[in-house]
Amino acid sequence: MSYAQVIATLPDYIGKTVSINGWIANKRSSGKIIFLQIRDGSGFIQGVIVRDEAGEELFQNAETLTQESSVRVQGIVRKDERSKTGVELSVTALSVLQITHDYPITPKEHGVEFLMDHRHLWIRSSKQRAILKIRSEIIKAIRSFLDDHDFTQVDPPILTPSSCEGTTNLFHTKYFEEDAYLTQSGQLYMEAAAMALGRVYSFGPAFRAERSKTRRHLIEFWMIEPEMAFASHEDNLAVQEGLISYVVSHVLSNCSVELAALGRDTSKLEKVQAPFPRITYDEAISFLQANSFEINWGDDFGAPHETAIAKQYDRPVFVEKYPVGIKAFYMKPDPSRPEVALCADMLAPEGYGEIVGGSARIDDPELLLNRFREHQLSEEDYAWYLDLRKYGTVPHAGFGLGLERTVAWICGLEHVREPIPFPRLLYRLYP
RNA sequence: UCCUCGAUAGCUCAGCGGUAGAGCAUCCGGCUGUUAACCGGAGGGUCGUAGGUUCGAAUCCUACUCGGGGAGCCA
Repeated sequence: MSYAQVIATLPDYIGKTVSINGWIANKRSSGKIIFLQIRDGSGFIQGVIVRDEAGEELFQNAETLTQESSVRVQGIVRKDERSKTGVELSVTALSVLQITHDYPITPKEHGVEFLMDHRHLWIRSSKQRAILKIRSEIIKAIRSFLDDHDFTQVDPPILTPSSCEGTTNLFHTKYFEEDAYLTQSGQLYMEAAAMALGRVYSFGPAFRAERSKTRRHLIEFWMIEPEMAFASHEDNLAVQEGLISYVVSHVLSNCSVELAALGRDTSKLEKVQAPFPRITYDEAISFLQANSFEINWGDDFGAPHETAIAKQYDRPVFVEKYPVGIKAFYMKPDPSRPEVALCADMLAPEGYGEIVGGSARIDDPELLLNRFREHQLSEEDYAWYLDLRKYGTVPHAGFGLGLERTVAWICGLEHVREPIPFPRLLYRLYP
């Protein structure tokens, strides 16, 4: 021994003396024995101090420890069947960095408002740690899947001159003398990038200045937006189901400790394998009408509609070919049926709603120009976008994957405020 | 923006017209295997704010503030 170990690796050190750095998550003691729950970010271990074995000085020292006190601990790793990780630490030396007083988050229940006010401390708790760990693994899986499928990462701008889709409210700011807005989507820029690099993806934040107050909405969230030149609607769906099933299997094989900490039913995740079922918008409308929803062809789906559809399946489902009237201006109409678009939303199971939205993009210059005029978009502001159809236009398609909704679904969380470290919510900018 | 629910000890809540309560946390004491440890004791409150009704309001009424859930928007 001599250098500090990480708690997660301690099962490899049975019988050895190790030293660890960490915080006291909890302490239980009787007159002759003290149990310390020690965490270091990599995991948890129980430190045991028996008065007769450890000596009076160490015992008294350990007795002063409080929740979230910071410590360096030396001890012998022992196998113990009563431990969840199979090992315990018989503490032989203790060095206190700080005794913490009045840590606000106690090992009891707390309300949402209190926890959100203390988000900077809440992320230390085992469930929040597990969520952030899984978020990181999901990001890693997304990158490795896309990188292995010939995609190149391209970063679109965050400060933009105007709206990309024109439907949602944007955060306004000044760019010296000009007006500027925080991006709500990098998609149009990714279309330009796809014409330069073939297959591209962006990974960055998106901002929506909507007064949304639901468990599925964040003001600031992270999105992955792949875009592919020479790709069809079918190609687009194949990449999406390949990506999502890869991500889920990566989490299942790399995050078993975290999924267990969250109490996630992994049998539901194991069913998430491509191909995913596909239904058309028309079929979805018929299904909803047959189940006594009051909805007509041409209406968009609300959250209850999406949930009813998704509940029919044990894996994500694609709903494709929506009426062009309820979708974005750039979506390509189905040549055999121009009233519907070559688009699809992927609805996650268990009522988590839309996690992916994508489409084939209009590649015909005349048609795109017509759409600009119908939607009263500025041809001047978007001259660069129209240029993409002037200089070597090709069929292309892409999609946007909402990171927090995906993490919420895989972790089985109630709310998207938990899969992001410091959520920006309506009326909440602190901490 | 609209609908709906809520605000009482540091935290989670009970009390719903008649002297402000419990559990946890904190402090003191006890306990050799605890797992949200347990047992005994102590301190801790202008009942969100402002008005009103009443002999009397945490409790009933009105407005406001702050927060939860949902709708719309979407990832």
